[in-house]
Parts: sequence; structure tokens; C-alpha cells
Amino acid sequence: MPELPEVETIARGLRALLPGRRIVGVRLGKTDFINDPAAIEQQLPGTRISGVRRYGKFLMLDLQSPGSSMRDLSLQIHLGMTGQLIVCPPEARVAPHTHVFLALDDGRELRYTDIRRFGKLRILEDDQREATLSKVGLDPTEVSEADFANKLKDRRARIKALLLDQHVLGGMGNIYTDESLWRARIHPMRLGTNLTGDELRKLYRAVRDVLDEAIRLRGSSVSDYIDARGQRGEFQVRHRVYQREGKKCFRCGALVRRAIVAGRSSHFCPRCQPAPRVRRRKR
DNA sequence: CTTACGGCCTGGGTGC
DNA sequence: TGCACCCAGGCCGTAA
Repeated sequence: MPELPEVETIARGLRALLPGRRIVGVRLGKTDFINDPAAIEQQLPGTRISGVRRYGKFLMLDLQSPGSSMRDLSLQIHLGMTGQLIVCPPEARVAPHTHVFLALDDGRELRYTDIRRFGKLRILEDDQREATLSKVGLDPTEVSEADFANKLKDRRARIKALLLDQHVLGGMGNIYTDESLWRARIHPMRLGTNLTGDELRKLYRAVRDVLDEAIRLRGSSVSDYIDARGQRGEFQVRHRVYQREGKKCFRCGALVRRAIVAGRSSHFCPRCQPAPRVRRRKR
């Protein structure tokens, strides 16, 4: 499931292949995950891809319109759980559940495949672009330690929920949240406001390190993630708690536990990551 | 405003 | 062989 490192890997792959290319044709399969399929079909052909951006888990393809009277557009892509973007020759085998084909002027094709169709494709006018970008929280690969701490230290929500909240930080998903909390030795149910200064520092370090390592290893391929060239990532071999329920903690040997926190299944070591004191429920 | 939670979308994998 | 069920991430509505 693509989170920040996977989306970043895909973005880097696309950046080597797409800028400067013109879209010469559009073919769509199922369209229920696209905000305006007719606009995609009518307005994309003829545009030139000027840039590929990542913000949080979103990808943005910036498109220059051919005529100066026409407005520039952006194609906003969210891969959901099972979305894949592949650049390939048009004769390459078409994977099942491929629903978007963009023919490029170099003879290649950009394809979007999504088994579950939890992904989203949106076409944005240039005036909607920045408003959309501004809704996503700070980028955890660029945020300063002070900004990171300030975002969390006054919040009474659970740290797991805060790290997953895309308005707080953009790009953390279940894997990297659990891995970061394990490294920082913080239980997912701890409240943001109850973290000590030292814990916030450790968590900041953990988030940065986990994401940097994961990007270096081109993401985690736990189910069907592949990058723009169809390659799998390698970070899944470095997972320390994610999907390791019942296995030994790499640090202390206690058995990794799984619990639902903030509506998501959360993996943690009950010894390294001590649970917060349960507040006595008032009757 | 903040937080918590349930429901919804879809289909592959699992377990009976 | 079939089939019910679980689960995933994001988002939205509702309630406290």
C-alpha cells in the first residue's frame, strides 16, 4: 500500500520519464474513481507534462495546455491501497484492472492500474491546485524538529491517530507509523500532549530515519506495490513490528502485539513501548 | 474546534 | 469446490 516512500519512489521514476512529454491520446476503462472522466478524455490530449510533484501521498502531474488561451491543468493522483502507475511500451501486457491509458508522444504509455479502485484521479484547474496542496500537512521528510513537536505537543488525540492524520503530516500510513513508534519506543495509544520533550525528539528522529531508509530501499512491497518501472521495493525486509504479530521483538524478544488504535490495526512491542496509564473511566 | 467512531468503497486472501 | 468474512486508506457524517 503506497505511503510516502512508495509514492516518492514512483514520483522519482516518473520524473525521469515524463517531463516534456506530450499526451497524445487517452483511453479509459472503469471511471468511478475519476472526478470528471469526460474532462480527462477531452482536455488531456495535446497537453505537455511539465512536472511531477509529490505532496503527502498525492502525485500531481502538471500539464501545460497547447494554446495560450487555455488554462493549465493538473492531474492529481492518489493511489489508494492498490494503485499502480507504470510507463511501458504500448505492446506490453495489460495488467488486469488497468483503467487509464495515456499515450505519450515518445510512443510509450502511462497506465494506471488499481485492483480495488480505492485510488482517486482528479483533474484540477490551475486555480484549484494550490488550494488542494495547502490541505495536506507538513512533509515529514522536510519538517523541522520544532515544527514537528509543535504540531503534536498540544493535541489530546492518540499519537497513532495524529501521525496518520494527513492534515498534520502528509504521507504517513500504517506501516511507517508503526515502525516509527517502535523505534521511538512510544506506545500508539499515548496522547500527543503527554509525550515528553525527549520522546518528541526521539519520535522526530525515528520518523525521519524510517522514511529516509524506506525511500533508499524504494519502499515496501507488502502486497502489490511496484514502482513506475515495475520494480518492487525492499524495505519490507526491515519491518520491525508491522505484520509481525506474535513474533519476537527485535530489541527485547517480547512478542509483538496487534491492537486496533484509531481504527487501524497497530503493531507494537508491549515491553519496549509501555502502554499509557488507563484513565479511570468516570461513572 | 477537537476527538472518536462507524460506515462505505472493492476484491484478494484466508479459513472453514 | 464454494463461500462468508476480514481487511486495507481515506474520507465523511454524526455525536459528544
